[in-house]
Amino acid sequence: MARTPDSARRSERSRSAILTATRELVGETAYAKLTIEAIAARAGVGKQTIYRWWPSKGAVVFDALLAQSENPDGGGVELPDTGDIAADLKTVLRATVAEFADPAFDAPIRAVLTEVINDPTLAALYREKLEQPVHAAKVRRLAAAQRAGQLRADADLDLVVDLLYGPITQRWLPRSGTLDASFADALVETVLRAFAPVD
Amino acid sequence: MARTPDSARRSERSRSAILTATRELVGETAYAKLTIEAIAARAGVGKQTIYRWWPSKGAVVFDALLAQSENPDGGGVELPDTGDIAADLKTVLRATVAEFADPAFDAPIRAVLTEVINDPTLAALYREKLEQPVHAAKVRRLAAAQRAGQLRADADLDLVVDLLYGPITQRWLPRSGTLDASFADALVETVLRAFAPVD
Amino acid sequence: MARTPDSARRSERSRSAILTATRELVGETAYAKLTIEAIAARAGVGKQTIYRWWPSKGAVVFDALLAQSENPDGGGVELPDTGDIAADLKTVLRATVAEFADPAFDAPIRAVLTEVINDPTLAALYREKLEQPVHAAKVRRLAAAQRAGQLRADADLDLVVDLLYGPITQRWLPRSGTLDASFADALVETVLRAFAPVD
Amino acid sequence: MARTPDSARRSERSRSAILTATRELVGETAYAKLTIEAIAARAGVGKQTIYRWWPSKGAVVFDALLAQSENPDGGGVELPDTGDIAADLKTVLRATVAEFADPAFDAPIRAVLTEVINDPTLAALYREKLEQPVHAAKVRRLAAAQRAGQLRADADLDLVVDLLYGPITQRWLPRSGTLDASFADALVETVLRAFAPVD
DNA sequence: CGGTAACCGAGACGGTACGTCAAGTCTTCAA
DNA sequence: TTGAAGACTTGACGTACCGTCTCGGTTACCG
Repeated sequence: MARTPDSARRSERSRSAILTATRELVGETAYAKLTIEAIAARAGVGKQTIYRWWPSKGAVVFDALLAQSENPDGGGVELPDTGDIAADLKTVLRATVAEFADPAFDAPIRAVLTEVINDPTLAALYREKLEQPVHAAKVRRLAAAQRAGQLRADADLDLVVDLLYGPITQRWLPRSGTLDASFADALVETVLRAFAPVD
Repeated sequence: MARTPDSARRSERSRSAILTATRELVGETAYAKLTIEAIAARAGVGKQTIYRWWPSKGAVVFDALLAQSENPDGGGVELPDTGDIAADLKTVLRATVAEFADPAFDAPIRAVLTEVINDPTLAALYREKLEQPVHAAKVRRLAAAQRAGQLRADADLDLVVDLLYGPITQRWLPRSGTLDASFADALVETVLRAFAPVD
Repeated sequence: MARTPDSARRSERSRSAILTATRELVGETAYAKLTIEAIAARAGVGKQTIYRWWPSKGAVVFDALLAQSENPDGGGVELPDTGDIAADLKTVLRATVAEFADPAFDAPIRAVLTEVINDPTLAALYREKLEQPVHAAKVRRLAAAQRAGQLRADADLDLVVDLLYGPITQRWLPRSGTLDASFADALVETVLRAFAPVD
Repeated sequence: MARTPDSARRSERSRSAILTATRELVGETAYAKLTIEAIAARAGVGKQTIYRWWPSKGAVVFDALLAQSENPDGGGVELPDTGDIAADLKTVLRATVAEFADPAFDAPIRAVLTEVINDPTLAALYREKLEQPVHAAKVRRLAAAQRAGQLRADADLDLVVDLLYGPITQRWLPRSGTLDASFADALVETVLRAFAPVD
C-alpha cells in the first residue's frame, strides 16, 4: 500500500524507526514502563520528532500495531471459504485462540487496549482501522454461508460475529478460563446451532 | 462481611478515607491523571500510609471498586428466579447493559480493567474477588433452569455465561455497536435457542 | 570576571536565579530548614536543574557565597598598605570582627562551614576558592612589612596569619567571649610583639 | 560523678544504650546520614524514648560526646605541671594536635560542631560543659607560670589560650595546612615569646 | 499489696523533602 | 532548514525520616 505521507517534509526513515522501536519495546518491557524517551532513544530520534507527528504515547503504540497488522500487499483481510462454514470458522477461531496465547501478539494488543479503554478518540480509531476491517471480513464469510443456506436467513450477522469472538475476549482479558482449540470448536458448534437454518 | 484487618495497628479511618477518595477521583478525572499523591491529599493521609498497605495504584483502585461492590449484608450475589429463565436473564442482562451505560459504573470498571490487562497478579485477584462470585451466581441460576428442563442437560454452563456476557464486553470495551435492551433480549433469545432442550 | 560556562547549553538565567534565591533563603531561614525544593521554588526553576549542575545542597550554598564574595572587577583582594603594619592590621581585623557580628555575613559563613566541616571535597574547594586568596593577600602584606623591617626576618608568615585570625574563629564559632575592636587591637599588638624584629 | 537522673523512672539502660549507639553511629556513617530512627534501632529503643529526654538530634550527639569525654573519677581536667611552662604546653598541644588527626576524636567533634554552629542554645551548652572546663584548666596552668615569673604579669591569660588553640582550630576545621608536632612547638614558642616577662 | 500511672519497645500516622524519572516545550548546532 | 541532542519547567514517583500518637506490656510508687 502506498503510504500517503502526512507531509512531504516528513522523514520516512524517522517514522519507521519510531514504529519499529515501539514494537520492540512493547515486546520487551512491561507496558507501564514504555516511555516516549525510551522510544526516541531506541529509534535514534529526538523526542520532538515524536511529539511533532503523534499526539500521545497511545497513538504511537496504536500506529505501531497498525503498521504491523496491515496487509502488506494492500489487499483487505479475507476469511477462508471452503464451502464448509463450520470447518472454516473452526480454522479461524483456533488461529485466533492461538494468537492470544502467543506473547508476540498478546503484548501489543494489551498495550493498545490499555489506551483504547480510556481514550474515546483512540477507541474510534481502533474501531475504524483495526476492528471494522476484520469484522467486515467475518460478516462477508457469514453472508456467503447464509446465501448457501448454512445459516438461517434472518440471522443478525453482527451478533453472530460477537457471539463467536466475545467469549474469547471475555476469557482472554483477565486471563480466566482456558483458551484452546476445543473451546474454539465448542464456540463454533454452539453458535452455529443457534443460527441453524429452520427446516 | 467481617473485615479481617491486615494488622491490629491499622487505622480503619485512614483505610476507608483512602478508598472513598479513590472512588471519588476515579469518577472525577481521567484515569491516567489519577495519582497516588492526589488520593493521599484528598483522603487527608500521608502517601506512606497508602504505600504501606497497597503495592500499587492499581491495587488501591481495585480495592476501592471491590469495597463498593461488596454486598454489605454479607450475603452472596443471587440472580432472580421467577421460574422463567428467559425472562430472568433478560432482566439481568438489561440491567447489565444499563450499568455499562452509566458513567458511575463505567468509569471505575474501565479503571480496574486498565490495570488488570497488564498485571497478572491483579488479574488473578480480579477473577477471584469480582468475576468468580458473579459468574458462580449466574451458573447457579442456569443450573436451576437446567434442572427444570429449560436448558439441555449437556449444556456447558460456563460457556453459556460467556456467550451471554462476552458479546456485551466485546462491544462495551471499544465503545463499538449499540448496547441497549433489545441487544440484551436478542442475546438471551439466541443463546437459549442454542441450548434449548432436545425433545 | 568572564564566567566560563560549564556547558554551552547551560542557562545563565537559571544559574543566577538559583544562586540569588539561595543567598536570600540562607539569610531568611535557619540553615537546617533550607531545602533544595525551596531554592527551586524561589528561583522559579525545576529541581532537576539544580541537581543537574550541583552535586549537593552544600555545593549550591558554597557557590552562592562564592559568587557573592567574588570581586566583580576581577581583581584579587588586597590589604591596605599605609606603611604602618600595626595600624593596617588593626583596620583589617576590626573590619573582620565587625563582619562576624553582622548577620548578613555571619549566616552564610555558618551555612558554608556547616557543610565544609563534614565534606572533605567541599573543604578543598573552600580552601582553594575562599580561604587561599584571602590568606595570600594577608601574607603579601606581611611580606611587605617584613621587607620594611617591621617583622623579624625569619617569621613564618602563614603562622602569623593563623595567629591573627585563629583566635577570632575560635571565639566566633561557639559564640564564646567577646569579639570587638579592642580584642582585635590586642591580637595585633600581641602577635606583632612576638614577631618584632630582633635588634 | 554521680549521675543525677532526670527522673526516678528513667531507664538508665535505655539512656546509655542510646548514647552508646549514637557514639558508634557517629563513627560509622557520615554525620548527615545519622538519624534518630537509626539511633533508636541500634539502641533497641523506641523513638519516643529519645524524644522524651532530648529535644533534638544535636542534643543527643552532644550528650554522647559529653559522656565520653567526662572524667570518670569525677575530678576536673588538669594540665601537667613540671615547672617548665614551655615543655608542658608543648606536651599538651602535641597531644591536642594528635587527637585532631585521630578519626575517633575527629568525627564526634565535627558532629557536635555541626550542630553548635547553627544552634545558639547548643552553643551555650557547648561552652559551659565542654569548652569552659578545659579552658579554665589551661588558664590555671598559665596562672601558675605567671606566678613563677615565666609569663609577663599583665598577660591576658584568656587571650594566651586562644592564641595557642585558635590557630589549631583554624587549620583543622577546613583541613588546611599541616597539623603536626612541629606546628605545636612553633605555636608554643611564638606565643610564649609574645608574653615573655619584661626584664 | 493491689491499683495506677509513668515508662518502655514498637510502629502506624500525617507530613516534608529527598533525589529520580518522564512529560511536553523550547533552544542550539551540525548536516 | 530539518532534525538530533538535550536543557528546561513541571509534577509525580516511591523512599526516608521527622515528630506525634496510640498500643500493649512492664515496673515502681502510693494509698
